[in-house]
Amino acid sequence: MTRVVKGFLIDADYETVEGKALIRLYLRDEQGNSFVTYDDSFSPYFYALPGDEPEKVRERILSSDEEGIIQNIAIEEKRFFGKPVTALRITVHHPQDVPRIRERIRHLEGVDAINEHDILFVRRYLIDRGIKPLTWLELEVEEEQGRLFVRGIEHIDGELPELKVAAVDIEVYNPKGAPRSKQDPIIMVSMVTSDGMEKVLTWKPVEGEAYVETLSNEKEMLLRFAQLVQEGDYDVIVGYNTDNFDFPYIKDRVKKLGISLPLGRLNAELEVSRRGALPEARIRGRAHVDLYPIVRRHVKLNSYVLESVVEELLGIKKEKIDGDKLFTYWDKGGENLAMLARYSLEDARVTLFLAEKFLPLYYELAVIVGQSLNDVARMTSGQLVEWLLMRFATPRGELIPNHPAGEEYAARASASYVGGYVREPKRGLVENIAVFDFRSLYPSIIVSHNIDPSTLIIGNCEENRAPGLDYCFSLDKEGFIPEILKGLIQRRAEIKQQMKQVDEDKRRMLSVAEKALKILANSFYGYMGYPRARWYRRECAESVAAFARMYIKQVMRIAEEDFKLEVVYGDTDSLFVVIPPEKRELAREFLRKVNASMPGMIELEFEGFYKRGLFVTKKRYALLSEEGKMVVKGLEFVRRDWAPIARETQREVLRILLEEANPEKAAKLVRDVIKRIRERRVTLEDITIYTQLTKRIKSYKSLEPHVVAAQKLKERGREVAPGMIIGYIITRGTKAISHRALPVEFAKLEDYDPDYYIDNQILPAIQRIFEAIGYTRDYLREGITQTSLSKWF
DNA sequence: GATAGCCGGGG
DNA sequence: GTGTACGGCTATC
Repeated sequence: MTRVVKGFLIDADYETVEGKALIRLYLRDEQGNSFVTYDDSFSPYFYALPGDEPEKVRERILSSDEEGIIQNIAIEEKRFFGKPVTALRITVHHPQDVPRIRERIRHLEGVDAINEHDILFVRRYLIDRGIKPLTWLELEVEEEQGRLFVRGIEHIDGELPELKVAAVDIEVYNPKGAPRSKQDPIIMVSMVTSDGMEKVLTWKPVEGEAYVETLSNEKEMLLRFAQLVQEGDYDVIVGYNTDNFDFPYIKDRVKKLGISLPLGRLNAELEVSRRGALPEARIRGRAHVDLYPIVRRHVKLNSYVLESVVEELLGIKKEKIDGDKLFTYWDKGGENLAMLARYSLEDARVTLFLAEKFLPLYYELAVIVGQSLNDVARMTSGQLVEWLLMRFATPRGELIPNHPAGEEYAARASASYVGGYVREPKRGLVENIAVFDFRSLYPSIIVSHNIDPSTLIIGNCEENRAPGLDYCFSLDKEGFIPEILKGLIQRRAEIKQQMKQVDEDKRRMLSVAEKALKILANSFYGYMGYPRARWYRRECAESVAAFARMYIKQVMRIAEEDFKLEVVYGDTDSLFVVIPPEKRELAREFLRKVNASMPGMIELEFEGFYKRGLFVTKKRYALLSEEGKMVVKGLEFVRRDWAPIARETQREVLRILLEEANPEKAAKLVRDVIKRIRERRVTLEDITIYTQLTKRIKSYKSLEPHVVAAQKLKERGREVAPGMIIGYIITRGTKAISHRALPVEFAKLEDYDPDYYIDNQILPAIQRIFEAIGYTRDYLREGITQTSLSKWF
């Protein structure tokens, strides 16, 4: 007896039953209850390419299978990079059978290659069944032994339900600096959830904090945590650096305590596995999303510590408890412990805010790419493109190419080609700048010129040829990649149209979908040039860049020759021209003329007018918008191992130049700073450089300044451990700079070396800027020599 | 200027 | 688990 149920797909995995893989789909129904269905109808398979004797090779493979691993071998007509091939589809009983037999088959006589032998079983299932996570499914199910077995499955339309999200953060006892999971217990677990729960679990009494629940010990605290996760039945668990820290640490403690911690649906244990150099935590049936790599992927910041991230992205100022001192809050107890609890709760709170900001984008990506939220949250843009391509390949009969291995990869990685065209900027200050850029230039080129591995013709060609290269792209048949990319671009355009006609709420949702499509579309060019890509083709990426150079140069020529506009800069898909306020209508005319000459979907757009710009070198410039906002590219000293005084001086110099166009005033500012440094009229904080000690002092090969400073801390009896941020100044002396680093704790104002701060901090930070406006380093320095001091002060 | 090696977040 | 990151920066030649 079958019946039909509706479910919203959250996650999928498989279990092994009697040697066979059984797919489990974790769903949520319309009432918000989670349930699981099982699918035993899908078997693992991969392909062997048999050259011209498929029948013979098929028999050879079957007779080599003494253990009876192979279920059957079917002969299929497929396409490989658009060309017809005969392939043997080898079906086995269990996913792990594939690695057991593939090497033997690969090396059998008559087998040219094996393909699709490394595609994870659940991902393959989602692709082959044409179903997508975070969408509604209609499932025909049959109940057997209390389990719902899937007999039919179909995608249906429906709104995204409110997913239940829990943000998690732990605090750890760390008397030796870096916590050691074998000795140091977890002292707090904080949870803040989308359904309004705010809780800090701990095992010491905390006064006056109602959200704190005190358990009898670490073990009881962890078990209570699992209980809360099960009761709330969260779809998504988020954290900050939880893949790398919180969950591996919890796992270690769970092992040490000899308990089991059922965090997943179906009471699955927390699992931690390795993913390259990094660990990855899996909570089955839910999505575990670590926001740290996601923030890194989407926002360029100088630091990704949670405090600076939430300040930058959410405008929330939040105190940081010094990691080294954390354990003392626990030891002291009382108000200190209450403070720690508040801090821990706040961490979980802001993590949930970050999730609210980023999860909608990843919900969209999961649906478009068609893989689970858990997996998509860990994919780079290249992987997103690849899984999207794989989903399209299968129903089109396209064989999925292999990842490169060994020499093939090395050859790809070392191959380079010419990228975007960057016009040498007109150095110095420039007034009245209009900026134009091409809308999605690279994706447009791929579609307009049908750039695809299957359409590529090398040498002896004329039609649709990449400028300056021996590569053409056949226009007879649309390529696989342009076809998919065109679909993305068209859907994005449709969504942008829809956005004009809907209310604010709907518009916000659509704008996230639009952004997801943009991210994917813009990743195709990089994908084709990415050495690990299955559909890698250097010639394609190279050709896209060549077409782009042609178009941007063409536009610059139109600006200069037809409109007599001065082009002061341009990079890849943008150009900066001088248009005085009284001639602004030229911008529109220029756009019209340019776009009339552009083929296909390639289109130049107006980006904005700027009052003033300062151009230093290629990719290093600053603009002042009409609203008075400073836009700085490539000049910012974003690293924390610059003294604050150097960063502040640079910023102030840029401000004076852009807002007041007064180089002399800026130069005077620099000389003032230099003078203050010489006369020691600065604070220690102004000149302190901070660098993190990331490992034990002994494991450093080269003695960097912060390592030397850490050594000195240790010599004077201070506790030094990996993870500490070392603050130091550079003192006078003749030894190498590194050896003159002194921990700021021991430093007095008379210790620092003015010449170091002037020559290695202040001047490098501003030198290039001044050179661009014709000032030499010496000119700036002159003011500080004895003879010329009187000249300036 | 190339290239090998290190590093991030978390406590 | 049909698996093994990555991109940016620094030191050093």
